[in-house]
Amino acid sequence: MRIGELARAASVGVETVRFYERKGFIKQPLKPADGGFRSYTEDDVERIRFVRQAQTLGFSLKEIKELLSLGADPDGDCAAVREQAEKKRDDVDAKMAQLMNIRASLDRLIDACPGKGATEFCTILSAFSTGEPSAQIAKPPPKTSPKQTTRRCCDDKETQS
Amino acid sequence: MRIGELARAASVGVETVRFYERKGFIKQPLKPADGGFRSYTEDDVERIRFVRQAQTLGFSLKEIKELLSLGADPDGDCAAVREQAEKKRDDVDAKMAQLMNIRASLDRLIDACPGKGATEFCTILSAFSTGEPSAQIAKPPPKTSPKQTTRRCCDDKETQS
DNA sequence: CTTGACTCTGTACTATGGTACAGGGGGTAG
DNA sequence: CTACCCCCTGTACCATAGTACAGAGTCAAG
Repeated sequence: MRIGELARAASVGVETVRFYERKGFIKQPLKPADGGFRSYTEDDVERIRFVRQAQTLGFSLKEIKELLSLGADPDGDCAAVREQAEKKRDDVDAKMAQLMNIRASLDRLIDACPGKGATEFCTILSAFSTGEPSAQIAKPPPKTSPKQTTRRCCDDKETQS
Repeated sequence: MRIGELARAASVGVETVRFYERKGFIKQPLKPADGGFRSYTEDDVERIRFVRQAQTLGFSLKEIKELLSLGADPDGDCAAVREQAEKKRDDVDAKMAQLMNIRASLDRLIDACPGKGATEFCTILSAFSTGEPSAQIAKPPPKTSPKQTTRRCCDDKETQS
């Protein structure tokens, strides 16, 4: 199948397929020596579906790559996959806790607001200026490597089974 | 006060102050005609604190800019600010609902997983490949303007009171 | 009078997940 | 034969929120 069909089959754009190729999620088929177009397989459709499916569950492309390499590893153990899922569940829990915090602060602010009058006396705006404690700012990940040049996201074309 | 002091007072980096200047959150003081350094005021500290505080509540810089211009508008009404806060609360609720969805799916997956054995038979991985329904992918905002070139984020140096 | 700390200006880069487009080539239908 | 659609390659761009750095200037202390 050609790239356009693949894209339609996986419900993504052609550009997205190429992007996944660059990132190493699917491997780019060779161009036939006699000219013409690259030919993709049903496997590529599956792989793209895998990626999209995992994305809906909150996995980043980087994490998805890890899952894929676990699946491709002949010695890979299901337990490792499960661990990833559990970690992701914990991430989700953490995010929810943070949102709950934010929600509570917003609620307090909304309740205290008279809801009318000049912004000069707006309790919400003044809460922002006085820097009163509300939610804690959450810089998502501590960015484990704070001075490591030449190291990028999911290094393009790395883990290809 | 000079930029370094301002940055310390507001607990941000100097580069961040300059970034906020570029984005129009604070206005860059003129350089004294007799040479030397720009001089910032307590007001600038407040403004930066305002920004950081609003960020902790989930407001984006774009939204914070709106809040600031509401505050700067002599005819601005507190009700408008409150509306923004309510909208944000609803956003937070929506995000939480989505996360709850994801959490539930992850939980189902984790429960069904035997937790051992080859990845070949991993129920989690196969759930990804078969594209079974789990959570819906959420492209955050519908991106209101899908063909509007030369229109950027919060247009630098726009709303300055 | 030199050193060190700070400032200024401009530009480029980070991560994330794509999207867009220019300028070619390939293949088929009228 | 020429349209027209699709493919290929490479590069640049989108939003978001900064961070980093080069190369110059400024200022105060020793």
